[in-house]
Amino acid sequence: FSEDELRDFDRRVKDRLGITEDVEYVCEPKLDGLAVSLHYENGALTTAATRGDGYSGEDITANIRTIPSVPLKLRGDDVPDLVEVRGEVYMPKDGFEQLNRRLAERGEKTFVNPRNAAAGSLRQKKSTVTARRPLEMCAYSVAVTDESLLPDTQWEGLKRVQSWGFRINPEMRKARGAEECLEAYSELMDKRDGLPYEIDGIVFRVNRLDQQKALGFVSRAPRWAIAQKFPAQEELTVIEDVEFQVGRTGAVTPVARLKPVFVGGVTVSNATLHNMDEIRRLDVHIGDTV
DNA sequence: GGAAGAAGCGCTTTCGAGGC
DNA sequence: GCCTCGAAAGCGCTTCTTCC
Repeated sequence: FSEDELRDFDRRVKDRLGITEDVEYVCEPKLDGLAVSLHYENGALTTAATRGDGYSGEDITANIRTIPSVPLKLRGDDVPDLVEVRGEVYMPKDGFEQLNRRLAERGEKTFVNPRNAAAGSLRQKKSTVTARRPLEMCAYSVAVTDESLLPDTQWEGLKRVQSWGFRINPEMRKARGAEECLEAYSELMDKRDGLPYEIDGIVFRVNRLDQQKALGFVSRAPRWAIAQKFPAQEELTVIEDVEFQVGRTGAVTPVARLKPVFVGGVTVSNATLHNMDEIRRLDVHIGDTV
C-alpha cells in the first residue's frame, strides 16, 4: 500500500539474494479480473481452470475456449510438449458498457462492475452464453516441465508466450530498483483512467528466473513478486445499526449495518467491527456519519 | 413456472498468534 | 521486530433447491 512497503520488499529481495546492486523487475498493470491456468499438450489447449485455492479450481475449459484472445493451438516451432500459461480473464470497459446496455434494453439485470461480469460469465453452464460475453485474456506467466526450454528472464518468457499467440499487457515495462518501480507506479496511476480495462494496482516481479527460484515461496505467495495497490476510494455513509453475528467457530463479531453506499464498484452495506480497539479510539456510534 | 433463499465460488482485507 | 499463516468477514455472481 505504501512506498515504504515497496522499498522494504526490495530490501528483503536483495538481502535474501545476498546482493547490493539494484534488482531488475518487470512491472505490469494488475488487471481486475479472474486468474486462470491453461494447460497445453503438444501445442493444443487441453484444460483450463480457475485459480481456486491454489491447488484445485473449477474446470472452465469449455467456456475459456470461447474467448477469442485464448489460442486453442499454439503457433511456432519452439512450443514445449507440456506448457502451463497463467493469466487474467477480464472484461474491457467498453465491452462491459455495451453488455449492460443490451441487458438493460431487454429488461434483464445488469452487472455491477466488469470484474463480477467476467467472473459470472466464466461460470456459465452454457458456453454459448459465455461466447456472447466480451471477455479477453492477458498472459502473465508461463511454466514448463523442462525449464531449459524457456528464456532465463520473466520478460523474455512473456515475449515467447506472445509469439505463441497470447496477448501480453502492452503497458509492461522493466524497472531497476525500488525507485524506478515507484516511477512506474506513478506513471501507471496517471494513465489509469485512460486504459480500456480496469486495474487496481501494479505488479512487480523479479525479472531473472534464477533469482525467482532462489527467493522461492512462502505459503502460496512468491517472495519474488509483489502488488502495489492504488489508494482505496472513500465515501461517507451513516451507521444505521450494529448487530452481532456468530461465525463458523462460534466467534461473535459485531457488524455495522450501514446506509448502502456505492464505492469502488461495489455497494457497501455492512462493515465488520472486529477491530474494537480502533472503534473505541474513533468513538463512533449508531447514527454517526463515517 | 417463477420467486426467493441457500450454497458455493472468486477476490479481497484485516487481525492475531506463533516462530525466528 | 519481522515474517508467516490461518481465520474471519465483505461483496457479487451463478446454480440449485424449496416454496407458492
